[in-house]
This record gives sequence, C-alpha cells and structure tokens, in this order.
Amino acid sequence: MRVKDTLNLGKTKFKMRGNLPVKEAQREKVWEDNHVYEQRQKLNQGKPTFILHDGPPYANGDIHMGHAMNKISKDFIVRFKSMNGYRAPYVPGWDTHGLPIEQKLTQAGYDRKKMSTNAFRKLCHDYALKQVNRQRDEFKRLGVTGDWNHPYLTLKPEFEAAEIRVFGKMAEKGLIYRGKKPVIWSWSSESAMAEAEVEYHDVTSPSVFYGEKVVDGKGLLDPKNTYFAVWTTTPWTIPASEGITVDANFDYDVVNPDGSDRNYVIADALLKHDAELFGWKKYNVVKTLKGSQLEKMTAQHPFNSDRKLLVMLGDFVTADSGTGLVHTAPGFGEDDYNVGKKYGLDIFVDVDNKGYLTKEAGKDFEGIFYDDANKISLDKLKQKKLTLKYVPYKHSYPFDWRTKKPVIYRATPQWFASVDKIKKPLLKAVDTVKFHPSWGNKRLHNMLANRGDWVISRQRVWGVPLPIFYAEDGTAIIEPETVNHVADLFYKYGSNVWFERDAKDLLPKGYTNSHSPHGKFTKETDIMDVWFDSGSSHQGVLAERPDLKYPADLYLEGSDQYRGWFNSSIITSVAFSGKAPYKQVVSQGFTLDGTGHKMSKSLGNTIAPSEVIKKMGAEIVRLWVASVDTSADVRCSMASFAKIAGNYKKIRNTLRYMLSNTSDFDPKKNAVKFNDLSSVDQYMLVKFNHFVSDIKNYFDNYDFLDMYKEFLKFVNSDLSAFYLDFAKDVVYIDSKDSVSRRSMQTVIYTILVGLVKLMTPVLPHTAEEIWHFLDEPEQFAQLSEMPSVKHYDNEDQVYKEWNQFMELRKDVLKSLEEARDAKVIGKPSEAKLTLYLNDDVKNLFNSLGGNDEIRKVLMVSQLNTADASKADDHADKYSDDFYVLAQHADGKPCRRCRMFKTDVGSDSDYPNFCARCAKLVRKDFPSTVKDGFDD
RNA sequence: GGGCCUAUAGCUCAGUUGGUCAGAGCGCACGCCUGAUAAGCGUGAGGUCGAUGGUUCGAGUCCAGCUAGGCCCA
Repeated sequence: MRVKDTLNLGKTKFKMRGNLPVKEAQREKVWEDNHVYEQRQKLNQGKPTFILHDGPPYANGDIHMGHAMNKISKDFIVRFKSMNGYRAPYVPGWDTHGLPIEQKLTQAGYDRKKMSTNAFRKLCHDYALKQVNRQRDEFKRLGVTGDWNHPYLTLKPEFEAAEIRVFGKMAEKGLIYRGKKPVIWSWSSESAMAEAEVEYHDVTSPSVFYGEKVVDGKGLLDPKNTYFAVWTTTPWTIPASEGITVDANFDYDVVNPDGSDRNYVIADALLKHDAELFGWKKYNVVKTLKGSQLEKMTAQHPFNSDRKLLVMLGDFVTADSGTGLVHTAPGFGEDDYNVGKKYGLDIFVDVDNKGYLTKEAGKDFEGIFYDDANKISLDKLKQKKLTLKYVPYKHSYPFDWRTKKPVIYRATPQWFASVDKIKKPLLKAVDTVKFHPSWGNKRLHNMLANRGDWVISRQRVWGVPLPIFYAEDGTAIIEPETVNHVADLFYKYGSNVWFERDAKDLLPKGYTNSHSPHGKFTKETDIMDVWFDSGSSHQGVLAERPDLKYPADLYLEGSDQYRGWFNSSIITSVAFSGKAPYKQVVSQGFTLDGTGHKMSKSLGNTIAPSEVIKKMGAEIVRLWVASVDTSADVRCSMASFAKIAGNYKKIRNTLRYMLSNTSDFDPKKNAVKFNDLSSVDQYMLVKFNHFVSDIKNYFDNYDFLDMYKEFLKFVNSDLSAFYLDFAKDVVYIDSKDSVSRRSMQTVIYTILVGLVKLMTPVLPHTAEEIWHFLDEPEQFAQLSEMPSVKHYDNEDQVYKEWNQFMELRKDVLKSLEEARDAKVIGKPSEAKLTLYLNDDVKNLFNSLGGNDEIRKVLMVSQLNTADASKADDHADKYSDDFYVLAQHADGKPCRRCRMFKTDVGSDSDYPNFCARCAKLVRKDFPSTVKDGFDD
C-alpha cells in the first residue's frame, strides 16, 4: 500500500476533453430518440405560457453566423423558461415563398414561361422544402430545441388560408386599395422586375437642359419672360411630365443672360458651371429666391398646352449636376412618384407594356418606342426654342439580366395596404411593446410614422395569390364572402388551386355580382409580397396552433427586422385586431468580422457556424453568443472562438473536478444539514444562492452577457481558486465518512447540480454529459427544474462576514507571494502566518470558526494571531489594524497531508505522519501498522 | 442625404442620475505546485476612456459638429 492509497482522491470517468464535434451529434441523437423536447412539453402542461414566436428565416442556402446567433439566443430563452416554471413551446418557422427561390430555379435552367405556372410552383415548392430540411439539420446541430417535426412554413395550406383571412379583414376595413406605382419594368420580357434581377451597364443617355415657361410666379417671378431651367436624362418622359422639383433650402437665382430677353431660374450653386455649359458669356442675377419660395408655382408643359407643371419641394435634388430643378414625371421614377404623391398629382403613365408610347402621350408620340421618343422630344424642344443645351450623358443604367435589354421605371397597377389609415392605432400599439434595447421603440415608431402605404402585390408566381376577382366591367371584387371562400379552398387544397381553376370555380357556388351581368369573372394574377406572408404569422401560426397564443410574449430578431418582420407583423396585427402581435421585442446587432467590418463572401472574411462546430463544437458557438453584447453588432473571428474555447475548458474542468470529488457521495445518505455545516461551507451555499438569484434574473432579462460573466467568475474565482482549492485538505485527507468531508461534499454536490441546471440553457450538451454522472431523479438535465433560491436565518451575517474576510485574504495572499519571492517558502503549506489584528478582526475570526478554520481556508500549516499593536517589524502592514507576517512553518512536513507539523513522528508506527494522519490511518487502514507503506 | 445604433486595457465587457480610484474575466509576463496534470494556485504589467471643441470648480459620464463601423431607408 502506498501513502496515496489512504487518501480520498477524486475519481471520475468524465473526460477532461470534450471531443465536442463528435460527441455533441451523438448526444443530439439521444435527445431526439428520447423525445426530450416533447417530454419537456408534457412536464410543463398547465404552467403559465411564455411564447417566443420564431421569425422565419428565408429558406435558401446554408445558415450563417447571424442565423446561429439568432437561434441560439432564442434557445437560451426557451430552454430557461421551460426549466423555470413556464410552458414555453418553440415552433420554428421558414419563409418559403418569394423571388430568390424563383431565381434559383431560373438560374438552374428552368424557364417559367415554358411550363405551366403550377409546374414551376411545384419546382419552387420542392426546392423550398429541400432548403428547409437542410437548414433544419443545421439548426438542430447547434443544439437548438423545438418542435422540429412540426415547423411552420409559409407555403403550408393552413398558413396561406390564415394569411388570406388577414388580407380579407384588412379589405373589410377598407385598408386595401388599387393604385399605381413605378416599378422596374422590363419591356423586353414584358414584366415587372425586382432590383435583384437587374444588372447595371454604362450607357450614354441624351441629357438635355431646357426651359419651362412660368405660368404662375406667385408674384415673385414674371410669367412674361421667366423660364425654369430644368434637366432630364430621359427626354422620352417629358410628355408625362407633371412637375418640377426643387430643394427647399437651395438658393435659386433668376438669371438674365446677356443679349437674351428671357430670364432663367437656376440653382445658385450650379449657375457658374451651367452658364459656361450653356455658353452664357455674361449674365446678370436679377434676384435670388429660396427653393421654398418657389413651391406651388406653375409652369407650362413644353408640349401640351393644356397641362401645367407644379413646382414641388423634394429632398432628392442634387447640387452636383443639372440645374437644381428636376423635371418630374411621377409615373416614371421612384422619387418622382413620392413627391408627386405628396402633392396629390395623378400618376400619369403613357407607355405600354412593350415600351411604346400611347395616345395619352400626344399625337406626335403615339405608337413610338420610348427610346425613339427621345429624339422627338429633343426636336420638339429645339423647335420651340426651349433647349438650353443638349449633352450626351454617360452613366450606369439597369438592364434585364436575362434579355440584356435596358429596363425602365414605369408605374403599373398595384395593390396597396393603407398604413396611413391605421397610423394612430399603430403608433399606439408600438408604445405597448417593451423593447430590448429600449431605443427599439423610437426606431420602430419613426419607421412606421414615416412609412408610406404598403405595396403588397408582386407580379410573380411563387407566392400566395391575391384573392381578388374582377367583374366584367373591371370592378375588383374583394368581399368577405369571396375572400373567405378562397381561404377555405386554400386551407383544403393549398394555393395551387388558384392557378388550377377558373375564376368561377374559385367563387362560392351561385355567386353573382351586378357588375357581371353575364356571370363572367376573371381573377387577379399578382401574388402577395412575402412580407405579407411572414407578417401574417401571428394568425398563421400563433392563432392557428392550439399550443400557442396570440399575441406572443416575445419576438427576437436582428435589427434589420425593424423594417422587416417587426414592421409588417405589427401592421397586419393592428389592422386585424388593433393590438401588437408581441408584448416584447428583442433586437440584435449583426455579426461582423474580427475587425468590425461586414462579413461577405467577396471579402473572404466569413466564418460559417459549421466551421466552428467542426473544429470546436456547437457549445463553443453557444458560449460565444452568451459572451458578447448581442444588442449591438458583434465581432467574431476564429481567434475569438478560440478564446471562448479556453473559457469552456475552464468550466468543464472545474465541474469535472467537482464531479470527481463527489463520486463517492450519495446525496440521500451522506448529505449534511445546513445548520451542521462549518461556517465557510455555509458561506459557499449562501453565496451560491445569491448567484442563483442573479443568474435567473439575467435570464429573465435576456441579459446573457452578464449571466456569462457572473457564471465564469463564480466558477473561476469562488469555486476553483477559493473553495475547491482548500477543500482538498479536507476531502482528500479527512476520513471518508467524517462530517467535515461529507459537509464539503454536500456543498460541492449541491452547487454542482445547481450549476449544471443553470448552464443547461447555454451548454445543453455539456450539461447532459455531466448529468449522466449525477445522482438525480430526472433522466435529462433538460427535464429538471431550475434551482430555487434558498434562504437561511443567518445568511446575511455569514455572507457579510466572509466577504469581509475575503478582503483580508487578498492581503495574506500578497504576503505569501512576497515570501515566495524571497524564497522563504514555496507552496502555502510551507508557511506559518502570524496575523496582527484588532479586536474586531479577532471577533470576526472567532465568528468564522476560529484560527484553525482560517488556517485551513488559507491553506497554510500554521497560523497565529496577535494584537495589532504588537506587530513584528518584519510584518507587512495593510492597515493599522492588520499586519501579516509570513515565515517558514515549524516542524516537518507530514508525508500524508503535507502540512508542516511539530508532531510528525509522534506515533512511532507512522514516523513520517503527523499525529492527526497517524490516528486516522491507524483506524481506517489498520493493516498499515504491521505492513507499513511501499513508498 | 435621412432614421437608429456602436466606439473604455491585446480580447470580451462593467462603469447608476458628471466629482476616490478607470474596474472585471480571459490573454500575457513572472513565480509556485506536481495528489484537478494536454490540469491547479499566486503576483504583476497593460488604457491620453475614437479624435476635436465647448459647458462646468470638476466629464468615459452633459452639449456640438467630426472620424470610423453597422442596420434600414433615400
């Protein structure tokens, strides 16, 4: 037998190294096979609910770090709530409609014009599901728990039906209307396009400066001879011109060029440049006006004598080029449209689907291709002597990426949802929401306050059809009866039915309408904006599923969703029921690279979650999410994950050590009651209860960062560096069943179990791995309940006194370090301490258990106290009341406990042992009296 | 150009309503231990608080514009 064999050294099969990349996946399989999520839901039946409603990621491509951060954050919350008294089901979802999927298939070679709409939609459907499966696997591999077998998808019939009903309700309330709005229009493919479908090429456009004669100068400009000098790069839109836009804050000069009887209005900032361009050698500035003074003046349309042009104020006018006065055709430009709408102009459109001007453009233009109309416009301007200067202008212009032909902006009929009409209740609803961080309120408020009506129609096929019929005279039919009927059909057959059936078969049986005397109807071909899809999820999911509830307790997404999902959801929700769809909103920043810049494939600075999982494990990604301030942008690099991996190891090792030192501890048989614990043991439990309370509060406030910091500090400082360090001298040395040892094991075990539970939401894989070694009733840590905060009668005193001591301990450690530097001692057990104290500290020491208890905690061999007034000259002074003298200990080291004792050898059977160890070994290992030791 | 946000030690973060410190954990350096060992313990060195001007007796902490970065618009 060796001396070591008489010690109670810890044992555990729990590995120091986790081998996470391999073990995690196996563990997730076990959870799935055992239906741990479902078991948890069953346990939570009847508890108050907490619904975190998942914002649907777009079903395309691999997940990136932002997705990981989002889902992991949600998982922290769902897991914590589920273990802390709430029924918190988590139904993940996907956004499955929309242009990117159509594009993917087009890029793969499918031509949607060469197949039926439903054939193409089927391809989209299958592609979307494939992406969902792929992303689902990736999310599950992050350890995210949830109802993965029953996710919500925006393409599912029940979702589509609910969405149609939201639309119907909005229509019923008069919030849906038809209007015109410029979209990118490809005349070559005769369809609307999205920004993502155009590519830019440099082209030379015919830009022209010309005058438009003042009609109403508001007394400030003389209509007889004053002209507004305007500029355009699209002369073909001049027939559609409805106004002139100026900047309210610019100065505008009224200029008389030498030798001319005309005056021109032109921005002061551009006058010098333009005068040269126009060949004005000399000129006089007659007067100067502010842009705001020009507002609502009128001018004569250059070609159409019946039409007046309105001068408007806009913020898109530049002083870099042009004249500071912009020709405005609301039917043919985004800015033009917005400003025209503000001033109540009609949205005039005189170009057809194929790019030809219509008769509305006027006799000279009718039937002319828009590009050829440029020349006619230029010629007419010249004829009428309005041209100031013609300059070919080189710039970047959008093209249809498939036909390689240029596109134009052109207003087309669109369906709108009025935001304006519900703005008041909308803003009111925003104020009922609690935002984390709090500035979210301001941001969403501003966004909604300033946003225009919502264009909900798209000229596409992969989406939910707008349930609108047209009567023979073109009247749009949106009635509760027809909309609900369509919703029923979608619920039953999915939205494909819209494309399969004729209009009459989509209408209720026997439906008639006075606008269709012959009973003929047609159906809308546009689909809904995908934001209307996901924005309806509060009905499609929360209200639809019996285990969920509307409104949700929480939405948690990236800050881009103020414009996106937070925005669209609250609009449809307020329109639907008058209330916000969420009680709380957490918004997060974006994941940036290590230097704080955006991650992008082209820069090559991306890190995929899968990479980190493969190298270090999902636990590291999860712990990283907890370690950063997700309310702002977060940086990440392999280096940052490596740092986190270090912290993970520390946690893992400390828990492993706790496990090994309680391996022979049976909580049912060996636990020691709180009142019977030593003071320092009580302190640790009291401290732990403070800790539990803090951690739970952090979780409740979604403050994972502070939770992480406190967790780490507790493990590092309170456990590893303090309690567990000196615990060795009890747990290893004292008799196996001694009260002192069982006391410490009680503390260690209690804290260990509590820590494992508290860390389960963040590190579920590791928690379960440890749980396996514990003696707890639940099969999985995830099925246990969070530790409750316990209170003890003397907790305040114990807490206060030991905290006081911990301050003194710092001084002692410093003196020990100095002694070590001076080679007086090596390890602490070689030291003898003499502490010079005042009465208060003496009383404190007594209250904490006396000098030997203090000695034990400080891990020194000997400790004496004396009055501060008698401090030795060599003692280190920390205050008038506290001096520390560190010297080499007296006596010899005990072979067993390694403490220096003057009674080593006092038992002749154990010449190398101190009296305490000799006595213990004689009793617990009697054979050694005769046999001695091998070493 | 507009709305909102961020900028404190190498890293991740604390720093209430302006007046003791500019702090924590990690990392790093040095030392100790070798009965937590591809571990453990201790001590220590690191910051003109993005730059500028201002308010104040006094400002990371208030104000102004600036620079860099981010989200969303235009």
